[in-house]
Amino acid sequence: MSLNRRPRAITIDDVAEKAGVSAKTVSRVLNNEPNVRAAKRKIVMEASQALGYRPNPAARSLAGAKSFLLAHLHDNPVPEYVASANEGIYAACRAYGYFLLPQRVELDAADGLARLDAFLLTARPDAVILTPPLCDDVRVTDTLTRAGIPHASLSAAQNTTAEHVLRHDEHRAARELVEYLLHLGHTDIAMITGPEGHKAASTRYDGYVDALRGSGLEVASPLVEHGDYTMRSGLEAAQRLLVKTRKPTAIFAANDDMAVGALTAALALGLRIPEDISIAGYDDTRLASAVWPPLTTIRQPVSEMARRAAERLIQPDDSQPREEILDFELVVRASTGPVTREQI
Amino acid sequence: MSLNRRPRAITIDDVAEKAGVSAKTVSRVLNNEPNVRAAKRKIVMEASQALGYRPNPAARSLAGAKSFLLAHLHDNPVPEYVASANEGIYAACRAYGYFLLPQRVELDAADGLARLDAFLLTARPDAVILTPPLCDDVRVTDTLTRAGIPHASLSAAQNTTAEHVLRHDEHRAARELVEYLLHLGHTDIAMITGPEGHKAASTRYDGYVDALRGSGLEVASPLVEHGDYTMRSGLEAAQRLLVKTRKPTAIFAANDDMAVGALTAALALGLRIPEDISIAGYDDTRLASAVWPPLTTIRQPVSEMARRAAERLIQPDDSQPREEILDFELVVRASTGPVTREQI
DNA sequence: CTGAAAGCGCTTACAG
DNA sequence: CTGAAAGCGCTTACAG
Repeated sequence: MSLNRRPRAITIDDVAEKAGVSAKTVSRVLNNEPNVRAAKRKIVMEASQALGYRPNPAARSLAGAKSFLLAHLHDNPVPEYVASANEGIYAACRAYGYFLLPQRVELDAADGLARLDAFLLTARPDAVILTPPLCDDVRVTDTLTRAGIPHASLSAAQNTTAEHVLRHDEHRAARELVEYLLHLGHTDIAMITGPEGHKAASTRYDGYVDALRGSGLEVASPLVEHGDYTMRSGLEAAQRLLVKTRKPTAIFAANDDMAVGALTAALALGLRIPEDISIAGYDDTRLASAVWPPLTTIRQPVSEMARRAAERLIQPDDSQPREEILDFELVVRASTGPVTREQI
Repeated sequence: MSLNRRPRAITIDDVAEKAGVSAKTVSRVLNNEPNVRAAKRKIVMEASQALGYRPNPAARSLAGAKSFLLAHLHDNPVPEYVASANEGIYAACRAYGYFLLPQRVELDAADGLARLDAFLLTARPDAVILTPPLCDDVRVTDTLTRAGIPHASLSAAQNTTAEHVLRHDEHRAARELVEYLLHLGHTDIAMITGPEGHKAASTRYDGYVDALRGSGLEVASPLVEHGDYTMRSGLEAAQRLLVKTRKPTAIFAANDDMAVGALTAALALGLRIPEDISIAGYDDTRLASAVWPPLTTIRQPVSEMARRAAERLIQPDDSQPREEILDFELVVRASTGPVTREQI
């Protein structure tokens, strides 16, 4: 506990003195409060800039009972998803002078909930953004509600206590992807589902079912295998699918990682993709375009959803509806169609 | 700017009253300061626990001139690398009551340096951890040195001002990897190098050169192509290599992403891996084991290096040498050898 | 529209 | 070994 001290920084009193006003007036100007004459506002701004003044966050927080901290609680196994969300939250935080505290919450650990409590009590974030799978967990949302901490969710958890829900239409996205496969002429389309308890995973399955039914097809249970979002589970599920008497001609995996696992399983069996079997994923992670052939998948605007969630939490606007649904994109690549040079 | 207020929390005075001592004594106990009678220490600890007391970080920071914030400045295009480093830093921060503030610094942006300054002035971290490529950039280290902020580096930047350097031996790792390829019988081993100005990238190249020379081989310039760590650059570099009259039988890429690009290029040309060409990468990211065939690569202990760096910054120990070198691991997979079921 | 005073919850510097 | 006072740099609540 012996980190260096830094020299004394410019304070609000320095600015007040230079501007010839009280500290309170400086505070008003910097916090965009009303009731300051335009002329004074200008003088204060100039004095502040000339001095290179930066308010001390600790002092602001202590006096004002706000921490200016926005926490992002996450436990997604795909680092890229977490990074995308962080990027969006950063953008909003920077604009409003907040800081982002990303925090992994491992609920599977014995002391997972205790650690969450400890984090909330020590860091004292003003608000929290929850990404899947944490937004699906009642223990997390209950904890936040009890602590009186406003929170936003980036997925459509049922009956969530989140004041804000920023999501895309996963049901329609999954349906459109499977409809695309049907359109290509596939009739035996298998699905590798995501982990139980994940709302997003089950919604993607519902989209698959509805797409088949829309084409007058029924869901064949031998064509549905369960995974847990990991590559290995996708690989093993595909191995089970590919030895069945009724082999699928296409596989839709509930995320890209499992789709890559399926791809690997197919290649290892000497199958050609997409000639022998088509494979599609969900999320458009880096993996999706890294593998050969690259994956057809769904792109969701994670960063943008996160940015809007952060903005809503920082600056609540009661006129906005609680839920906002953003556009997704069906990204067609070589794993479900003819391979051309351009698709590399 | 209207986030909810939370009810008043337990303060140091509450604990002092319950324990029948002064606030100063409570402070001493909680900060592990000397000169407190064991009996009093015990009473204070019990009162603190009974009340569920958590010191207010804003008050601690304001009074003590420490922010209890550790910043991780990063700009690595591989989210997984950043996540691994964060994980290690988290572990140390939790143990010492610090908070981690990961911050992306994009120096290519016009206002990149200005944003870095703004971040340091507003967040006021007590110390900073730098990961590649930021630790190689003198503008960053100069900024930190001028601001008097202690910092640690996770790579062997030359003449760095970092008080702590936690790294692995990249030169030896690259050399061992190439020696392994030589051992398999390869003589025409190509390399796809990393971006200029990255110390780590040039060190990996040096290891490649020394391995060849150690076997009495010279570096053939047609076998060296430049990349920038992206998959696309690896793909394009491999395309150039694979149309040459003297084709390599093995390719060593300076990171996994470029190796995956090379893999894709080879597969698109109809080559078999490893029968027609062997490919190896560096870093052992998720990509390395996700692709087919999985990549031979080098694993470096990113999370462990980050954890130690954080511990050193939080609790400096002058008896430690400035530089600490951790072990790496050569991970052999199917991309450089016979494909067996187990290697999936 | 503006300001003087009090206070947020700690640690520092000092006294004993 | 222990404590009373002052102060960190802001915002709140109040007065005018």
